[in-house]
Amino acid sequence: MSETLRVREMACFALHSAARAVTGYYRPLLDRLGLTYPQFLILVALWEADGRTVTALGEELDLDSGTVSPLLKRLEAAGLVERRREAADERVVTVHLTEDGKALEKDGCEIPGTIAAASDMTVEEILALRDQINRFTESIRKNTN
Amino acid sequence: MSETLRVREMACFALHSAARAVTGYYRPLLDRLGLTYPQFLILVALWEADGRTVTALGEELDLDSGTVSPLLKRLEAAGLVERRREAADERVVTVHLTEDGKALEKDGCEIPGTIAAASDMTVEEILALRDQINRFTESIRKNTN
DNA sequence: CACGATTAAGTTGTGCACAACCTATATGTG
DNA sequence: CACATATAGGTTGTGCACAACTTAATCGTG
Repeated sequence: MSETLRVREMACFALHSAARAVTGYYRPLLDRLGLTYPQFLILVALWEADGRTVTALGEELDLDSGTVSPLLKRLEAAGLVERRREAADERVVTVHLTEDGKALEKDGCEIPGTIAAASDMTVEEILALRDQINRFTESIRKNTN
Repeated sequence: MSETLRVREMACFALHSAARAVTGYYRPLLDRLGLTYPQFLILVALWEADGRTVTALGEELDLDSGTVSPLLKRLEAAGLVERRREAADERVVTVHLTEDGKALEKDGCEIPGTIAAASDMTVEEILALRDQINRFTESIRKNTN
């Protein structure tokens, strides 16, 4: 570290900037599917396991209900998911893919794999970087008040 | 890669999640200074070189005028910076720290250094991770339409 | 069974990111 | 010099992130 703080030398800025670069890379690809990046993540979670509760989706994506609820509202308005309040526990809402929502999987699941090529890194390097970032994140969350 | 796409296996999600974890870590520290994380980044850039133009700040932080302008407006309202339209070229606005803005450097510049400790990593490991992320970002930006 | 505590989801308000657009000033070419 | 073009900064509108709060349903303990 230097005595003067420089934006470009800050690890936190590198992360911040990288995350925005990735959503920028995804944007034109997802535009074709009519999706934003967070909406895409919700669909990925549902393609893996349909019928999750709102809370479960929030846990999977590290998001609270204040973010997930409006996201789901927009996905429902787009006809990609359906929300059902459960009879067994009326507090719970489960989220289900519509046929249109299911149909997007074929094109959608191709997109993340293109990141490796676009980053001029091998798949192995990307996965190693991912694991390192995940270890970092876990520690940071543990040490956040 | 697996046949089923999983949120937790996606490198892009790892980045997305890490960036939010970092701003979450910063939040309580910056709250004491009355700053948000993007506002803090603007101040860091100005502590390094005061009197930058709006465009120069945007380039430093990879942000366009639609993001920087309102950010500066809030910082000005908080009394931390001042905007001056230049006589030499009236299109240009330079941004200058007020005394209050300068006074925040002492406390502010301590914060980023605490990330290493909070991440249970050495400074060297953090810097290596930062460099790897920056290489990744550069490639991604180069290969974004 | 009653009632306070907890839980699930949603709402409201603020700030950031970004596309699209606008205005004013400056520049360059004929 | 005139006029098309480029540039700097700002505005508007949409969506996400998140804190704080609300509402409704459920749970747990006496």
